Amino acid sequence: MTEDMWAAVPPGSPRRLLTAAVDAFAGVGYHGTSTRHIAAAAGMSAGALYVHYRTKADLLFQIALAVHESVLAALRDALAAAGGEGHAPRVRALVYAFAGWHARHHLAARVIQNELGALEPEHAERIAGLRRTVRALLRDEIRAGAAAGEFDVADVEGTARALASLAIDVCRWYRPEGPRTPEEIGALYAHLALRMLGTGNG
Amino acid sequence: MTEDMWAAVPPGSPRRLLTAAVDAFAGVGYHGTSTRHIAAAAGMSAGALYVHYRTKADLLFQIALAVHESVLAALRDALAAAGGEGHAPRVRALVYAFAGWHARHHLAARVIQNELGALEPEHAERIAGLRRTVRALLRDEIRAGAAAGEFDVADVEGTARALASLAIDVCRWYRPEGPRTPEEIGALYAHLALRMLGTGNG
DNA sequence: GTCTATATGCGGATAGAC
DNA sequence: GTCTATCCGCATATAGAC
Repeated sequence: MTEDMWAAVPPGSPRRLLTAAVDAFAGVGYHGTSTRHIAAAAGMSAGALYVHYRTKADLLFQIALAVHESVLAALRDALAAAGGEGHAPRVRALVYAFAGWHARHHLAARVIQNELGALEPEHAERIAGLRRTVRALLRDEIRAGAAAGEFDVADVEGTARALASLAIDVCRWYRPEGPRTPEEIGALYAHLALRMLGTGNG
Repeated sequence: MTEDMWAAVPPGSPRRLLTAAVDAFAGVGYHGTSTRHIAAAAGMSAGALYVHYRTKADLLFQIALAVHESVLAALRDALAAAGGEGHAPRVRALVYAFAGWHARHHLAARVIQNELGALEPEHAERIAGLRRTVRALLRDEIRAGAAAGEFDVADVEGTARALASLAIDVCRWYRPEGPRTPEEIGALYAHLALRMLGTGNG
């Protein structure tokens, strides 16, 4: 199901540079990372980087694009698999996929959560659109379940924000060597989410 | 109740530099901020900064200290006010205070959440201790309520982590011009927290 | 496509006058 | 305590050889 997040990036130097940049940005931030470091981690000289990416900012943008498309695909796959089984199972699938994705791809997720402000204005606008789409997916499911009387939610916007926030923040504290797998985290968070929505059977 | 977070910082230049640094770090990150910019925002030349702070890293450390002591004080005040009314009201008070604090002080909170990695090792250890104390406060309350049968929690550690994560992340999306006050966010999050704990009366 | 070398500017931090 | 001037290193990005 989850095909490689970097499938659209040409293998070889472009991809090695991109993944090296993800590691570096996740560790010390965009401004804390030098192009020299990225190039060295990808096994080449500083100058060679600019054959594949116009600027350091372009590198960040390419990461942001790939990452947001990956998370959108994961959410849509989850909804498609859930089908029309009712609102609770659909939200459960959404939160399970969303939280699990942020654990599995915690480094890439951390980059785009922490370094959005470093995007250049035109790049930022493109990314902001993708993010609105993600938030709308969650909010619309909650609104539909509340309208159907399946959820007990007084503040749909605020609760949707809280659910997204909770799942996204997984990428900031998750450690691969920790006690829980991404699937276990997804299951726990889906459970908590349904309780937050007042289904009573979370 | 919430006395000024910077009460321990001498007024005048030291405090102006500190608050200017908070604004700058929150906006473009620690590595994205120059000492020249901080000094200018505080109304002085670049060199004058070093009369009050040894290094840029020291500035970040002083911010981290003040901020963590402020949040600890807020949590302890909340617990003291809640008294022994039962576990649910105590957790409610804790989450209300924690989430509200992260809205009210979202800029300072963002700095210490995003830039912890920029602390120097010895500074980081000191701050890590304060953070453990905060997490323990929350976790112990949840554990006590679960042990008393007042909460229905299968995974105490994971749920405590989720609660803290949810409240902390407020500082990343909160905007003063948004539709909710810090108090409203605190109330919503306390409500959601009790539902997550399975009290049934959240 | 990769290398070495370099242009150019900005960063943190210090020195010394007032 | 603040200023101006400066040291020195590192960063992004480019040029030109291979």
